Amino acid sequence: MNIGKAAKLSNLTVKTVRYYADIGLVKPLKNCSTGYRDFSDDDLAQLQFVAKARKFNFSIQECEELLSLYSDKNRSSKEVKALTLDKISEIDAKLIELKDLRRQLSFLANNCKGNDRPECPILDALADV
Amino acid sequence: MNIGKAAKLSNLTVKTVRYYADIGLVKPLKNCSTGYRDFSDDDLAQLQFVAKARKFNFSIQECEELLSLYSDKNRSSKEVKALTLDKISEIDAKLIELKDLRRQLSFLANNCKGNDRPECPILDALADV
DNA sequence: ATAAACTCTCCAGTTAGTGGAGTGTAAAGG
DNA sequence: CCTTTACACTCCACTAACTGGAGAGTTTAT
Repeated sequence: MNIGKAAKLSNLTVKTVRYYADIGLVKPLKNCSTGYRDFSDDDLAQLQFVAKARKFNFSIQECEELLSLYSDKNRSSKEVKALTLDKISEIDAKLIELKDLRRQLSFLANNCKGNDRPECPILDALADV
Repeated sequence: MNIGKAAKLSNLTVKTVRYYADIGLVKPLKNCSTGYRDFSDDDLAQLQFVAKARKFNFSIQECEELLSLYSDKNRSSKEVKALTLDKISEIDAKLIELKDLRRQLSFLANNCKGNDRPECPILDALADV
């Protein structure tokens, strides 16, 4: 199938699919005469896999690893689980950071009157070394 | 003062300070003969302000806005508060997204035995359109 | 035959820096 | 005074993961 159809069926943009092909994440055949990429059903499955993995916050590189595990019939599920647990840890770290940030910003915002006067504890806090 | 001292006192790297000068976030004087940047105390204060605002997740562009509010003695605190509340909303959205992601990944990881066998519900989920 | 829709490649831009090459300047030690 | 070391400079390339657009060729529908 052409790139447009592959993109539609994987919920990716044509640009993104082309990008994935450029970096070798999928390897569609190319029609020599027209230069059009030709995506097989397997290529499509890979695109769909990657689209889903990206939604789960896996990086492109991690998507490659997952893809190769996916196609490796001798894989052990613990490898996949390890990647997933790492990702969860990453998310946990980010959550902690963001929660702390939110707490601090809320504190500042709560102390700021938010009126037409110039006095502002938020700016004061930013200026305070 | 030279860039090295300014960097140290603002907890930024020399590279970063140079970058901030390049994009006009600070405007140190330049020694014509040597080409060395010369940071005043005010320049340093700006760097410290930006360093702190960046830690609070404000983008460079938002830092510029905050800086201009900071130096505007006719500002109204509600402008600053609005920026801060926007930032908090942004963080909230991100928190929701990450929490949901974490929930889904945990669910998958919990269902994966993580042994030497190839069967893996995580990969199954990624492959499932 | 022509117009619309689709595809291609190539280049540039996005964020907020970071790394390195090659070169010039300043301060300290001998 | 000379040399080493530390610091400074510019310029270019690179990061992640695309996105936008130009200019050109192809396919499909009217």
